Amino acid sequence: MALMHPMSAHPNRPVYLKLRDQIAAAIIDGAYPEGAMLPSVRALAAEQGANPLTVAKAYQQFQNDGLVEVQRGVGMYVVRGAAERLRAAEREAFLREEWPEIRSRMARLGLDPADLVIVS
Amino acid sequence: MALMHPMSAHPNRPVYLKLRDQIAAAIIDGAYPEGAMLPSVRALAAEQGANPLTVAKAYQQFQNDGLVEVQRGVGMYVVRGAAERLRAAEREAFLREEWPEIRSRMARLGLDPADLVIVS
DNA sequence: ATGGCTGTATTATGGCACTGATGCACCCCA
DNA sequence: TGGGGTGCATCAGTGCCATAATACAGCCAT
Repeated sequence: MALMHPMSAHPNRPVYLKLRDQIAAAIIDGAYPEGAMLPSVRALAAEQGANPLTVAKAYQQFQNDGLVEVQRGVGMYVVRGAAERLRAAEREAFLREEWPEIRSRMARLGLDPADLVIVS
Repeated sequence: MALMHPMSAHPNRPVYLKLRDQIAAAIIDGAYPEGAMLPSVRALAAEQGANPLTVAKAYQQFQNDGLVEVQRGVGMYVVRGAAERLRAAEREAFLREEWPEIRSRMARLGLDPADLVIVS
């Protein structure tokens, strides 16, 4: 018998959100260092096999939040302090909106976060 | 500055998935005991302010997985052993598909699961 | 100044998931 | 044998997502 229906995972996550997550992770991890230029919309689109506008949509929110500075005709640059600000914001959002559910769900499933720290 | 863009949470989670989660939780917790009849599609729809078909879609997978027995014209009943089987399946799926991502994301955000057990 | 790179705006289109309204098939009980 | 309760199938509507084809605006090195 199958029973393969993850309780909360959303199977078809939009591409532009996946890209945004990936970019955010790269900024936090320093793969895109502060002051560095992000891959161009067209370049990242080609690399990821996506549409340039989809990539642009992923970049959009970073500009809105002032984490990325746009120099029209040149490129987009990671602002100073972007990594730390981004990490702080993501952490706060995670603790407020996601962790409570995860915590209660694990409790229901008989799992203890402390026991799983070592695993993988 | 706003910066409110949860990294992986899906904002608009479909109603039928929310309902399924809720029903699964109720079965695991014993709110719908084994052998008991589930609320009818129309009843639950009215109670939750949803469409009967949406509720039916939420019930669907439980039938496919053999956790619920349908007596046409009568109602749907929770199968014996459904709670434990459901919990085991959910736990396995969680550990395999969700926990790794959550774990690595928390690491990136500088969070330690062990420290958050007490919180909330 | 010209070619080539940046990001951006516009418009259109196809696909797909979600939701909704209606009607039908089935079963039980009075 | 009705009436009211089940689940379920069909059709249609809606909105988001992703793609595409262009065109435009700005910058820079040659």
